[in-house]
Amino acid sequence: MESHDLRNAGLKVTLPRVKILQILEKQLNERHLTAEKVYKILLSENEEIGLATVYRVLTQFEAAGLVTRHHFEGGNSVFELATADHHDHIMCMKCGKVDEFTDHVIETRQKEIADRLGYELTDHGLYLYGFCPHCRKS
Amino acid sequence: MESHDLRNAGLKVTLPRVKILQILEKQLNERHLTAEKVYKILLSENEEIGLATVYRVLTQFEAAGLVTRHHFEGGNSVFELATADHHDHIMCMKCGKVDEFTDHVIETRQKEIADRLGYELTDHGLYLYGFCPHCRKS
DNA sequence: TTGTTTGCAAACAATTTGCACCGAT
DNA sequence: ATCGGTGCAAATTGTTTGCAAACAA
Repeated sequence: MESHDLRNAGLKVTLPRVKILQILEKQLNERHLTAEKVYKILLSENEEIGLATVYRVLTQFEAAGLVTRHHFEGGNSVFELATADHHDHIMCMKCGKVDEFTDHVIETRQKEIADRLGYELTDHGLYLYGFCPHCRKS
Repeated sequence: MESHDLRNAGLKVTLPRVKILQILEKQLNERHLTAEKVYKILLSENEEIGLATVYRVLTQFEAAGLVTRHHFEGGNSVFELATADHHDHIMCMKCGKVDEFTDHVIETRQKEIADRLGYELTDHGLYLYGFCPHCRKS
């Protein structure tokens, strides 16, 4: 039951929030969705939820730590269900596919660079762009 | 003379283009400017150049490889004069200061990750966010 | 009931574009 | 003279907000 997660996050349990959370959980692969896409899925399920609400709910989810927002190059914001582990992203320039990965060497290195430059690191984003296995061939 | 660079890039030599290129070259430190900022500098130099033109020219410069466009988290696009070497960025969340760095370990590692996932890497962006030496104290 | 949340339409900010005029070659 | 370049204002796009109605607790 996602009502639990919502209440846990200090959010009142409402239909839009439950529905949107379900949609995010339903995406086994393709975990990265734009607000627009979430909205379209809602429409396709005959839900009467406005796009503005989708944005509001996703923003609240982000504040609550339930989802993470990303700004991929050139595009709009995409949202993904938050996970315990930190990970970075690699995206296909042709089909938009997104894969995730974690690399401890890079993580450590980032910290060292920040230290060397005297920065107190709070966040970081690493995005690789290219052509995925499938799109390379064609 | 930047007229040379322009002609070289296949761009006709016009006042707005020369002026904007000069402004970019003038920024010794603070090499990263938004279109808006370039526009304001132009105004402060009493140039009659529209904001739309600034965007158009910067986009052309990008296409010509003269400048690089970045999308920092949350903010607008920033442009910097292209350099021979590749580098990444670390930005202060408080004052907006941007520092550049290069790290070969990370570069190599990125390539390896892409290979492992079967991607043909075309581009990448690494952005670190934190508090700069100056802003940490206050 | 009572403070939240939603839907809709209007507001916004950043960026792009249409078009008549201007300017470089 | 020609054709691309520019200014301005209007259009687009992605996202946010104001407000009255609907809703969860």
